[in-house]
Amino acid sequence: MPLCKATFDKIPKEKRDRILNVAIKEFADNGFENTSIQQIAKKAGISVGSIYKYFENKETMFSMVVHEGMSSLEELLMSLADSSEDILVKAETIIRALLKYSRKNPELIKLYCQLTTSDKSEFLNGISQRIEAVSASIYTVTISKAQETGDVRDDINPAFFAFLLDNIFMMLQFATACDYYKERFFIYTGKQATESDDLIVQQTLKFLKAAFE
Amino acid sequence: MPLCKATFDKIPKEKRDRILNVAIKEFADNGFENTSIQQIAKKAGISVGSIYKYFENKETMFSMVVHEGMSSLEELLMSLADSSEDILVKAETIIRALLKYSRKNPELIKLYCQLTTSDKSEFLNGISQRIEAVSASIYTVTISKAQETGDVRDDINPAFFAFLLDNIFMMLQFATACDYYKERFFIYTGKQATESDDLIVQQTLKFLKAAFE
Amino acid sequence: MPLCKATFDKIPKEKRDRILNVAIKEFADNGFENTSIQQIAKKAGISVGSIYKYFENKETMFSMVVHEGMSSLEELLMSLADSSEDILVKAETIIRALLKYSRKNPELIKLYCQLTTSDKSEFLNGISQRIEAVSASIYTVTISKAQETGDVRDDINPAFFAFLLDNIFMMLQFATACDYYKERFFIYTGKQATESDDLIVQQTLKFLKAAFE
Amino acid sequence: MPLCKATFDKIPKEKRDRILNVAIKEFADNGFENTSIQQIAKKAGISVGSIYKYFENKETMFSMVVHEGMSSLEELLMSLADSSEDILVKAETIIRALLKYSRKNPELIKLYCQLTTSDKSEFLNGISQRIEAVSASIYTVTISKAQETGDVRDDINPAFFAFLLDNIFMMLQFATACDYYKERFFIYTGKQATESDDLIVQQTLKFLKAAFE
DNA sequence: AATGAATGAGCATTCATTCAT
DNA sequence: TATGAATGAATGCTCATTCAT
Repeated sequence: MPLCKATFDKIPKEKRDRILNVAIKEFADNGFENTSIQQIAKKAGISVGSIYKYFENKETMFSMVVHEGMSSLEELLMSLADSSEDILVKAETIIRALLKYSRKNPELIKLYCQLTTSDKSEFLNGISQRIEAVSASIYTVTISKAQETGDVRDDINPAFFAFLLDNIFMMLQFATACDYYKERFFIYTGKQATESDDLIVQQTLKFLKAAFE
Repeated sequence: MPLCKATFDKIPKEKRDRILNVAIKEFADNGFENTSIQQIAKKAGISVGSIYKYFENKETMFSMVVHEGMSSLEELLMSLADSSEDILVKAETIIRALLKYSRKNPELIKLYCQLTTSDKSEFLNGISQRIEAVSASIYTVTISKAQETGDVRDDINPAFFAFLLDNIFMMLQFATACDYYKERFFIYTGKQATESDDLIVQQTLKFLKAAFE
Repeated sequence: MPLCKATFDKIPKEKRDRILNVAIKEFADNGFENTSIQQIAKKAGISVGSIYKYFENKETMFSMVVHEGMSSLEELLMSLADSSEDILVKAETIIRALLKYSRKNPELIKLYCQLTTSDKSEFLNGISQRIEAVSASIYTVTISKAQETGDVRDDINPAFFAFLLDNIFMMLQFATACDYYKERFFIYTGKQATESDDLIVQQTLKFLKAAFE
Repeated sequence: MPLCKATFDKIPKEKRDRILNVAIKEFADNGFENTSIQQIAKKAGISVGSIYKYFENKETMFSMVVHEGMSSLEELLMSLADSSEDILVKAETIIRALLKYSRKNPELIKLYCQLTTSDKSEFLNGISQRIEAVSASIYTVTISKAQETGDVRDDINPAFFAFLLDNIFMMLQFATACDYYKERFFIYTGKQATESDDLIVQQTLKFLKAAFE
């Protein structure tokens, strides 16, 4: 069960990207229900019929779009996983990378956020399950290793700490890209913090450093 | 601009609660778009016409419902704010209370979660701002005070730490009530943790204790 | 599984009939697929939404319409069944009645004809099965009785002769109401016959008289 | 106005037949409206574009298909017309031939049946007129001749009797090939009759013999 | 000549909202 | 005040037809 029809893989990359980007933006901004196929078609400069030549239906188009968006996020995480530095250095690298990514691709983060309230069937065919599994594994393994080398204390549950860690990372991303979370961030910290990645990184690391060591 | 018409305040409390509870459940389970006024009317045993006698439109009804739900959460937070104990004891109290609340009122937590992707800005900048403001204030003040008494170290930004703290609290609640977050929690920690409040409390406190002291 | 919702039974008879008549005409003239709900709504002077308040969907609306039409035909047949006259007198009565009915309600006959090529599920929920069963029973019983009284010869299969008889009746009705069959009738007999019920009755009876006696 | 473009006459017979057979089957099984050009193209292993190179549009394609199907039926009738035997012997020959044909080519009979409810008048007044004219002429002439030789009684209208005769023939064919008429036949006579050509022939002849002589 | 991607009008159906009773 | 029938714009999706390659 592919997420798009063969036709979609054959069209010029430029057009393909245009369609996906329009769809990402629409779904991210309005959610699944408030996004209309006709709007996507119009904004992408193609016909409604074409969309149905490319995708089985609205739902699989959404899946495809989510898949694309999440793949990019997944890649980023994978690329960060390998570095074998100190856990806090690694944390800083990750935070900076995630924030940079959020600022650059707010639509993808919004889309991710939309996912959290979507009740599309079967956890979106496992797409979102996978990205969560990837981060879960990366963070848990990193913490476990750090426990072995003595960099992280022994009396904690690596999986649970990984979970808390990811929650913080996720929230920071939402806080820079999604309206509700942005507003909320602002209420807590005022304008300055919300715009200064340095402040965010510095304070978050302080929080984590203590928690881990 | 009131969230319900005068008529709604006049009807018997029993009926009022019935309507609000049905609406909360529907909006929480299906989201704003997938909830229909006719369904709410039918399940609440009243007519569609009545709903429009009570509320201006679907959007303000949603606002009202969110307002009601959030008020209950707000009250809980306020009640926890006063206790003047040690900050970590307080944290434990709060976590236990929030988890208990989530388990008991998953609908309200789901509703809260729905809010985060809703773009009904009229009240986004109203109701939800207030609840965030309340927790922001409580946590920030608590941390500031603890800094004064020396219970929390001096080199941190109270507002930002309050933000991180609340993120963790919010996520724990989502993780016990909302499908996506539940699944995600499970991926990280497996079945055992998701069902044991004690484990959650204990590990989370370890995380916080180190971070604060 | 009723063919219309309760709402439809509550509206004024005048309106009810108007809607059904428009629907009968549309379905009869254009067939199921070429009839659009929006057209029916417009021609009946009601809104599309109302149609869906009255009927579950297009298919059940069609069933209802067929049911209504066939009931009227069924009643006619039942009313003709009782008379205990000579079989040929009875045949004449029936032919005259059916022709009169066809001339007066060509839409219903057209609708019946549409049925014969419709592949709507389960033989249209048995609706059409019933009308066929009614005529089958009436004709077969009549022939059997006539065999007992010696009015019809003994060496024939009553059910099969009833079948041939009904075929002829049905064709005569189609030939007066449905375009294709009208044209065909004309090709065979020219203008005169197609318009003269007397000629049709007289010649058909000659045909039957010989066949039966 | 030819029913297909010149191109269609130039392609290899094998391909031509494949296309026509697929189209006949699709139109016969699903009716005009429920048959899609894309389906025909796919099942025939050609492109949609080709179909439009061969036929002006869906309607003329249908016409062509009907024409092909009816021609085959027409040929059969013509071949039966010449034999100069006794009228009842001829009738038996015809019935047996028509039944055999129906059992062998149910698609063509279904298609013929579809024609009766189609309102594509352009060709209704063309193709189908011709086949009806052919049988009308054959049957009428046969009866007239039989009247001259004294084989059929004098006091009947040959054209009208030919019409009744053809109705019976047509119905027998429909009763062996088309769902609605099959079901109806079964209701009248039960399983045995519907499957036994001998019984059908024998009883029908009894019916006709008396009517004619 | 053959292809099949592209088009867009058209259809069944839903649902927030109104209003006569 | 309460009702629920009526409305009609909007949506997802289909499919005959066209046309660039």
